[in-house]
Amino acid sequence: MANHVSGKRLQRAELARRTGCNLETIRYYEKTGMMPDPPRTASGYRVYDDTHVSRLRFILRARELGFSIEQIRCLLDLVDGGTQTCAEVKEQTEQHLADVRAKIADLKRIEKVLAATAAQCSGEDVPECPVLEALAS
Amino acid sequence: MANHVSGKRLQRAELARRTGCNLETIRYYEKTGMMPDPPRTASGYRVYDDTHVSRLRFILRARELGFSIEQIRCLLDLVDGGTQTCAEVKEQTEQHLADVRAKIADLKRIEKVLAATAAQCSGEDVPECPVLEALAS
DNA sequence: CCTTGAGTCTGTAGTTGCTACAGACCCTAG
DNA sequence: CTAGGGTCTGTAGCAACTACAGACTCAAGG
Repeated sequence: MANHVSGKRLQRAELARRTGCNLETIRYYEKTGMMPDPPRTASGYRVYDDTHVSRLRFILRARELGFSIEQIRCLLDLVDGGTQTCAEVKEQTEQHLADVRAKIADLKRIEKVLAATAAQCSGEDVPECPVLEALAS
Repeated sequence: MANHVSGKRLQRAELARRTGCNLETIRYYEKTGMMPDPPRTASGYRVYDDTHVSRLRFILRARELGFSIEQIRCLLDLVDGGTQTCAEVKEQTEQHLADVRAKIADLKRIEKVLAATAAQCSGEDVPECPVLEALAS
Protein backbone atom coordinates (compact mmCIF):
# COMPACT_ATOMS: atom_id res chain seq x y z
CA MET A 1 0.00 0.00 0.00
CA ALA A 2 2.40 2.69 -1.12
CA ASN A 3 -0.47 4.75 -2.46
CA HIS A 4 -0.82 7.12 0.46
CA VAL A 5 -0.17 10.04 -1.86
CA SER A 6 -3.80 10.22 -2.91
CA GLY A 7 -4.73 10.53 0.73
CA LYS A 8 -2.59 13.62 1.19
CA ARG A 9 -4.46 16.29 3.04
CA LEU A 10 -4.02 19.82 1.84
CA GLN A 11 -4.93 23.20 3.18
CA ARG A 12 -6.43 25.87 1.05
CA ALA A 13 -3.16 27.66 0.37
CA GLU A 14 -1.57 24.44 -0.81
CA LEU A 15 -4.49 23.69 -3.13
CA ALA A 16 -4.18 27.20 -4.51
CA ARG A 17 -0.46 26.77 -5.05
CA ARG A 18 -0.86 23.46 -6.85
CA THR A 19 -3.52 24.70 -9.22
CA GLY A 20 -2.44 28.27 -9.65
CA CYS A 21 -5.85 29.34 -8.46
CA ASN A 22 -6.35 32.39 -6.30
CA LEU A 23 -6.98 31.58 -2.66
CA GLU A 24 -10.29 33.35 -2.45
CA THR A 25 -11.50 31.94 -5.72
CA ILE A 26 -11.51 28.48 -4.21
CA ARG A 27 -13.91 29.63 -1.55
CA TYR A 28 -15.99 31.30 -4.24
CA TYR A 29 -16.27 28.06 -6.21
CA GLU A 30 -17.29 26.31 -3.05
CA LYS A 31 -19.94 28.91 -2.28
CA THR A 32 -21.37 28.60 -5.78
CA GLY A 33 -21.52 24.85 -5.51
CA MET A 34 -18.95 23.98 -8.14
CA MET A 35 -16.49 22.67 -5.61
CA PRO A 36 -17.92 20.32 -2.96
CA ASP A 37 -17.95 21.44 0.66
CA PRO A 38 -14.68 19.94 1.87
CA PRO A 39 -14.37 18.11 5.18
CA ARG A 40 -13.08 20.18 8.06
CA THR A 41 -10.67 19.71 10.90
CA ALA A 42 -11.99 19.95 14.45
CA SER A 43 -11.21 23.65 14.42
CA GLY A 44 -12.97 24.28 11.15
CA TYR A 45 -10.08 24.31 8.66
CA ARG A 46 -10.89 22.96 5.20
CA VAL A 47 -9.13 19.78 4.21
CA TYR A 48 -8.60 18.92 0.57
CA ASP A 49 -7.27 15.87 -1.22
CA ASP A 50 -6.44 14.81 -4.76
CA THR A 51 -10.06 14.68 -5.85
CA HIS A 52 -10.35 18.36 -5.07
CA VAL A 53 -7.20 19.10 -7.01
CA SER A 54 -8.63 17.34 -10.05
CA ARG A 55 -11.96 19.02 -9.79
CA LEU A 56 -10.46 22.47 -9.43
CA ARG A 57 -8.16 21.84 -12.40
CA PHE A 58 -11.20 20.82 -14.43
CA ILE A 59 -12.95 24.05 -13.57
CA LEU A 60 -9.90 26.20 -14.25
CA ARG A 61 -9.30 24.58 -17.63
CA ALA A 62 -12.90 25.10 -18.60
CA ARG A 63 -12.66 28.75 -17.53
CA GLU A 64 -9.51 29.14 -19.62
CA LEU A 65 -11.55 27.93 -22.56
CA GLY A 66 -14.07 30.63 -21.81
CA PHE A 67 -16.91 28.48 -20.51
CA SER A 68 -19.14 30.46 -18.17
CA ILE A 69 -19.69 29.37 -14.60
CA GLU A 70 -23.19 28.33 -15.55
CA GLN A 71 -21.94 26.18 -18.42
CA ILE A 72 -19.32 24.58 -16.24
CA ARG A 73 -21.94 23.86 -13.64
CA CYS A 74 -23.92 22.04 -16.34
CA LEU A 75 -20.91 19.96 -17.34
CA LEU A 76 -20.18 19.14 -13.72
CA ASP A 77 -23.79 18.21 -13.07
CA LEU A 78 -23.62 15.74 -15.92
CA VAL A 79 -20.39 14.30 -14.58
CA ASP A 80 -21.64 14.22 -11.00
CA GLY A 81 -24.84 12.51 -12.00
CA GLY A 82 -22.78 10.00 -13.90
CA THR A 83 -25.38 10.43 -16.60
CA GLN A 84 -23.32 12.40 -19.06
CA THR A 85 -23.23 11.35 -22.67
CA CYS A 86 -20.79 12.46 -25.32
CA ALA A 87 -23.73 13.87 -27.24
CA GLU A 88 -24.75 16.20 -24.41
CA VAL A 89 -21.26 17.42 -23.74
CA LYS A 90 -20.64 17.94 -27.43
CA GLU A 91 -23.77 20.02 -27.71
CA GLN A 92 -22.69 22.27 -24.83
CA THR A 93 -19.27 22.62 -26.34
CA GLU A 94 -20.57 23.50 -29.77
CA GLN A 95 -22.93 26.03 -28.33
CA HIS A 96 -20.00 27.63 -26.57
CA LEU A 97 -17.92 27.42 -29.73
CA ALA A 98 -20.63 29.31 -31.57
CA ASP A 99 -20.58 32.01 -28.87
CA VAL A 100 -16.82 32.30 -29.15
CA ARG A 101 -17.01 32.63 -32.92
CA ALA A 102 -19.66 35.30 -32.61
CA LYS A 103 -17.45 37.25 -30.23
CA ILE A 104 -14.52 36.95 -32.63
CA ALA A 105 -16.66 38.24 -35.47
CA ASP A 106 -17.78 41.18 -33.33
CA LEU A 107 -14.25 42.07 -32.38
CA LYS A 108 -13.02 41.82 -35.95
CA ARG A 109 -15.68 44.25 -37.06
CA ILE A 110 -14.58 46.60 -34.32
CA GLU A 111 -10.94 46.13 -35.21
CA LYS A 112 -11.61 47.09 -38.80
CA VAL A 113 -13.35 50.31 -37.89
CA LEU A 114 -10.72 51.27 -35.35
CA ALA A 115 -7.83 50.53 -37.69
CA ALA A 116 -9.41 52.36 -40.60
CA THR A 117 -10.23 55.39 -38.50
CA ALA A 118 -6.90 55.59 -36.73
CA ALA A 119 -5.14 55.27 -40.07
CA GLN A 120 -6.67 58.58 -41.12
CA CYS A 121 -5.16 60.43 -38.18
CA SER A 122 -2.40 62.86 -38.92
CA GLY A 123 -1.01 62.17 -35.47
CA GLU A 124 -0.15 65.81 -35.21
CA ASP A 125 -0.61 68.40 -32.55
CA VAL A 126 -3.87 69.68 -34.03
CA PRO A 127 -7.33 69.54 -32.50
CA GLU A 128 -9.06 68.07 -35.55
CA CYS A 129 -9.16 64.30 -35.36
CA PRO A 130 -10.85 61.76 -37.62
CA VAL A 131 -11.55 59.49 -34.66
CA LEU A 132 -13.51 62.16 -32.82
CA GLU A 133 -15.33 63.05 -36.00
CA ALA A 134 -16.29 59.45 -36.53
CA LEU A 135 -17.65 59.25 -33.01
CA ALA A 136 -19.47 62.58 -33.16
CA SER A 137 -20.93 62.25 -36.63
CA MET B 1 -34.38 82.72 -36.45
CA ALA B 2 -36.07 79.51 -37.54
CA ASN B 3 -33.57 77.50 -35.62
CA HIS B 4 -35.76 76.63 -32.65
CA VAL B 5 -35.25 72.95 -33.34
CA SER B 6 -31.97 72.91 -31.47
CA GLY B 7 -33.79 74.32 -28.48
CA LYS B 8 -36.19 71.39 -28.31
CA ARG B 9 -36.56 70.15 -24.77
CA LEU B 10 -36.67 66.42 -24.29
CA GLN B 11 -37.50 64.19 -21.41
CA ARG B 12 -35.46 61.17 -20.54
CA ALA B 13 -37.68 58.68 -22.37
CA GLU B 14 -37.48 60.75 -25.54
CA LEU B 15 -33.68 60.95 -25.30
CA ALA B 16 -33.60 57.20 -24.84
CA ARG B 17 -35.85 56.66 -27.83
CA ARG B 18 -33.79 58.91 -30.08
CA THR B 19 -30.50 57.28 -29.22
CA GLY B 20 -31.62 53.72 -28.64
CA CYS B 21 -30.11 53.90 -25.18
CA ASN B 22 -31.73 52.23 -22.22
CA LEU B 23 -33.58 54.63 -19.96
CA GLU B 24 -31.63 53.77 -16.86
CA THR B 25 -28.30 53.82 -18.62
CA ILE B 26 -28.73 57.52 -19.21
CA ARG B 27 -28.96 58.09 -15.50
CA TYR B 28 -25.95 55.85 -15.03
CA TYR B 29 -23.86 57.92 -17.45
CA GLU B 30 -24.94 61.01 -15.59
CA LYS B 31 -23.99 59.55 -12.23
CA THR B 32 -20.57 58.56 -13.54
CA GLY B 33 -19.97 62.03 -14.90
CA MET B 34 -19.94 61.20 -18.59
CA MET B 35 -23.17 62.99 -19.26
CA PRO B 36 -23.48 66.45 -17.72
CA ASP B 37 -26.08 67.03 -15.02
CA PRO B 38 -28.99 68.29 -17.09
CA PRO B 39 -31.11 71.27 -16.09
CA ARG B 40 -34.33 70.44 -14.33
CA THR B 41 -37.89 71.64 -14.42
CA ALA B 42 -39.37 73.18 -11.28
CA SER B 43 -40.58 69.76 -10.23
CA GLY B 44 -37.23 68.10 -10.77
CA TYR B 45 -37.64 66.49 -14.19
CA ARG B 46 -34.51 66.33 -16.31
CA VAL B 47 -34.55 68.42 -19.46
CA TYR B 48 -32.35 67.52 -22.41
CA ASP B 49 -31.58 69.21 -25.69
CA ASP B 50 -29.64 68.46 -28.85
CA THR B 51 -26.28 68.77 -27.15
CA HIS B 52 -27.23 65.91 -24.89
CA VAL B 53 -28.35 63.84 -27.84
CA SER B 54 -24.97 64.34 -29.51
CA ARG B 55 -23.03 63.58 -26.39
CA LEU B 56 -24.95 60.41 -25.69
CA ARG B 57 -24.53 59.27 -29.29
CA PHE B 58 -20.79 59.86 -28.94
CA ILE B 59 -20.67 57.69 -25.86
CA LEU B 60 -22.80 54.95 -27.38
CA ARG B 61 -20.70 54.81 -30.54
CA ALA B 62 -17.53 54.59 -28.52
CA ARG B 63 -19.06 51.78 -26.46
CA GLU B 64 -20.03 49.97 -29.64
CA LEU B 65 -16.39 50.14 -30.61
CA GLY B 66 -15.53 48.53 -27.30
CA PHE B 67 -13.96 51.52 -25.56
CA SER B 68 -14.25 51.17 -21.81
CA ILE B 69 -16.03 53.77 -19.74
CA GLU B 70 -12.66 54.94 -18.46
CA GLN B 71 -11.29 55.35 -21.97
CA ILE B 72 -14.37 57.24 -23.06
CA ARG B 73 -14.05 59.48 -20.06
CA CYS B 74 -10.51 60.28 -21.19
CA LEU B 75 -11.67 61.13 -24.68
CA LEU B 76 -14.48 63.27 -23.31
CA ASP B 77 -12.11 65.04 -20.94
CA LEU B 78 -9.91 65.96 -23.86
CA VAL B 79 -12.90 67.21 -25.82
CA ASP B 80 -14.35 69.07 -22.85
CA GLY B 81 -11.06 70.72 -22.08
CA GLY B 82 -10.87 71.76 -25.73
CA THR B 83 -7.25 70.70 -25.45
CA GLN B 84 -7.45 67.50 -27.45
CA THR B 85 -4.93 66.85 -30.17
CA CYS B 86 -5.14 64.28 -32.91
CA ALA B 87 -1.96 62.73 -31.54
CA GLU B 88 -3.50 62.10 -28.12
CA VAL B 89 -6.72 60.66 -29.49
CA LYS B 90 -4.81 58.50 -31.91
CA GLU B 91 -2.72 57.10 -29.12
CA GLN B 92 -5.79 56.17 -27.09
CA THR B 93 -7.33 54.58 -30.13
CA GLU B 94 -4.28 52.55 -30.96
CA GLN B 95 -3.98 51.37 -27.40
CA HIS B 96 -7.53 50.19 -27.59
CA LEU B 97 -6.92 48.62 -30.98
CA ALA B 98 -4.07 46.64 -29.48
CA ASP B 99 -6.38 45.44 -26.69
CA VAL B 100 -8.97 44.36 -29.22
CA ARG B 101 -6.39 42.47 -31.23
CA ALA B 102 -5.15 40.72 -28.13
CA LYS B 103 -8.68 39.64 -27.30
CA ILE B 104 -9.17 38.33 -30.82
CA ALA B 105 -5.96 36.32 -30.55
CA ASP B 106 -7.10 34.87 -27.22
CA LEU B 107 -10.47 33.88 -28.58
CA LYS B 108 -8.95 32.32 -31.68
CA ARG B 109 -6.72 30.17 -29.55
CA ILE B 110 -9.77 29.09 -27.56
CA GLU B 111 -11.74 28.50 -30.74
CA LYS B 112 -9.05 26.18 -32.06
CA VAL B 113 -8.98 24.06 -28.95
CA LEU B 114 -12.75 23.86 -28.72
CA ALA B 115 -13.17 22.99 -32.38
CA ALA B 116 -10.43 20.37 -32.33
CA THR B 117 -11.78 18.76 -29.17
CA ALA B 118 -15.41 18.78 -30.23
CA ALA B 119 -14.42 17.28 -33.58
CA GLN B 120 -13.21 14.17 -31.78
CA CYS B 121 -16.59 13.57 -30.17
CA SER B 122 -18.56 10.63 -31.40
CA GLY B 123 -21.72 12.50 -30.53
CA GLU B 124 -23.19 9.27 -29.37
CA ASP B 125 -25.08 8.20 -26.31
CA VAL B 126 -21.96 6.99 -24.50
CA PRO B 127 -20.42 8.39 -21.34
CA GLU B 128 -16.88 8.65 -22.70
CA CYS B 129 -16.26 12.09 -24.14
CA PRO B 130 -13.06 13.66 -25.49
CA VAL B 131 -14.10 17.06 -24.19
CA LEU B 132 -14.36 15.84 -20.63
CA GLU B 133 -11.10 13.97 -20.99
CA ALA B 134 -9.40 17.10 -22.24
CA LEU B 135 -10.70 19.05 -19.25
CA ALA B 136 -9.89 16.37 -16.73
CA SER B 137 -6.48 15.41 -18.02
C1' DC C 1 -62.78 69.18 -10.22
C1' DC C 2 -61.23 64.69 -9.75
C1' DT C 3 -59.47 60.53 -11.08
C1' DT C 4 -56.63 57.58 -13.66
C1' DG C 5 -52.77 56.11 -15.96
C1' DA C 6 -48.43 57.10 -17.58
C1' DG C 7 -44.22 59.31 -16.94
C1' DT C 8 -40.55 60.65 -13.72
C1' DC C 9 -37.88 60.87 -9.42
C1' DT C 10 -34.65 58.64 -5.89
C1' DG C 11 -32.04 55.01 -3.88
C1' DT C 12 -30.80 50.48 -3.91
C1' DA C 13 -30.12 45.57 -5.35
C1' DG C 14 -29.12 42.38 -8.85
C1' DT C 15 -25.98 40.52 -12.66
C1' DT C 16 -20.84 37.80 -13.67
C1' DG C 17 -16.61 36.19 -11.89
C1' DC C 18 -13.99 37.05 -9.09
C1' DT C 19 -10.71 39.76 -5.54
C1' DA C 20 -9.67 41.94 -1.24
C1' DC C 21 -10.28 43.26 2.93
C1' DA C 22 -11.39 43.30 8.52
C1' DG C 23 -11.56 41.11 12.69
C1' DA C 24 -11.60 36.85 14.95
C1' DC C 25 -9.67 32.49 15.48
C1' DC C 26 -5.90 28.72 15.46
C1' DC C 27 -1.43 26.58 15.27
C1' DT C 28 3.38 26.01 15.52
C1' DA C 29 8.23 27.30 16.39
C1' DG C 30 11.36 29.52 19.32
C1' DC D 1 4.22 31.83 26.32
C1' DT D 2 4.42 34.83 22.75
C1' DA D 3 5.00 36.13 17.96
C1' DG D 4 4.18 35.24 13.35
C1' DG D 5 1.88 33.07 10.21
C1' DG D 6 -2.19 30.66 8.50
C1' DT D 7 -7.21 30.19 8.43
C1' DC D 8 -12.09 31.36 9.33
C1' DT D 9 -16.36 34.31 8.34
C1' DG D 10 -18.92 37.92 6.21
C1' DT D 11 -18.91 41.72 3.44
C1' DA D 12 -17.58 45.27 -0.05
C1' DG D 13 -15.54 46.36 -4.29
C1' DC D 14 -14.64 46.13 -9.64
C1' DA D 15 -17.19 46.93 -14.80
C1' DA D 16 -21.22 48.37 -17.01
C1' DC D 17 -25.18 48.26 -16.68
C1' DT D 18 -30.36 46.81 -15.60
C1' DA D 19 -34.37 46.63 -12.85
C1' DC D 20 -37.04 47.37 -9.33
C1' DA D 21 -39.98 49.84 -5.22
C1' DG D 22 -42.28 53.64 -3.53
C1' DA D 23 -43.09 58.47 -4.01
C1' DC D 24 -44.10 62.15 -6.88
C1' DT D 25 -45.95 64.84 -11.10
C1' DC D 26 -48.54 65.72 -15.11
C1' DA D 27 -51.98 65.67 -18.81
C1' DA D 28 -56.32 63.95 -20.53
C1' DG D 29 -61.09 62.21 -19.86
C1' DG D 30 -65.43 62.14 -17.41
